[in-house]
Amino acid sequence: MINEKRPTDGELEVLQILWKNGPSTVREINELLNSDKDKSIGYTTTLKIMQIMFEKGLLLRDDSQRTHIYSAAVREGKIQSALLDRFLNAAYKGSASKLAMHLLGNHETTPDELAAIKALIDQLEKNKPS
Amino acid sequence: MINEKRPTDGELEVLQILWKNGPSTVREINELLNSDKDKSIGYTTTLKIMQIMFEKGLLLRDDSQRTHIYSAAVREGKIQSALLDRFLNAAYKGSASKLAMHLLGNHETTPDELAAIKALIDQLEKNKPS
DNA sequence: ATTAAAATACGAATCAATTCGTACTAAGAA
DNA sequence: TTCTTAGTACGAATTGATTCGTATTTTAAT
Repeated sequence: MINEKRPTDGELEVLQILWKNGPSTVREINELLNSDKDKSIGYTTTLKIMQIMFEKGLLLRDDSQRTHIYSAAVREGKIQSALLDRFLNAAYKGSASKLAMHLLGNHETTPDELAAIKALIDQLEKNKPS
Repeated sequence: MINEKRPTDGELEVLQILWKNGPSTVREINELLNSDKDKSIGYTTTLKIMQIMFEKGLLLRDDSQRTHIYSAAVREGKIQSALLDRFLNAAYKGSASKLAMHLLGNHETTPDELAAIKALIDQLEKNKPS
């Protein structure tokens, strides 16, 4: 049974909010989605998306009250890794180092973050000597 | 003039082949697409996709002969960076270091690649002292 | 008890990407 | 020349995601 749980971009936005804020109602999610930028998403649109996500197993739902409470059914890091894996293959044909080069080259990264990455590399080099 | 040139996954597959092999005919692309795995894509499907890509400005076309020759109109690194930027925001909310951690942690990377990345980090640290 | 507000469920419209059938055209083989 | 093959163009079906209108239900306020 292969875990086929790849959220679409729209679904990912819902997940991001749930990961950040914890269990929420449809209305809360909808308001946060609309507070961002100039977007305007109808309430029933958000509702439908979350219902579908529930059916797909991406969300959990507490429907013991009239107002249902949704929460993420998938771990943030797990989804991110799955999406990254896919992206790496689609856009970089699997070349992690090339992706890393673009990533570090094109984006602002704090000294702390750079140090942490370097530490991880040291770790990897230690654990896997050629 | 915002460069709105984001290929879909299917379009990206065509671009990957063109970036690797250089200018090609629709039939060549179609055969390579089908040689991969178990996929089976009709010739006219590939043709249509490439025609649309041409209209979008993703491909160039030499139609001086009966059999048209297509080539990539966009640079590989440029598209990759654009896609990466989008992916970083959608999946990691802009946290490049978190992405880097997953990338290095989850994927095989050769010692050479690790060394290259570390060198780049040293470079960045040098150019931008806190 | 009535009404108004807020929620869910559901079906359908829309939109973009993908897929492919069919018509048409050009080139080369017989 | 005629026929077959390989190509392009084009329109339409399909699919999946998104969007939203409307019906129904529940709750609480008057």
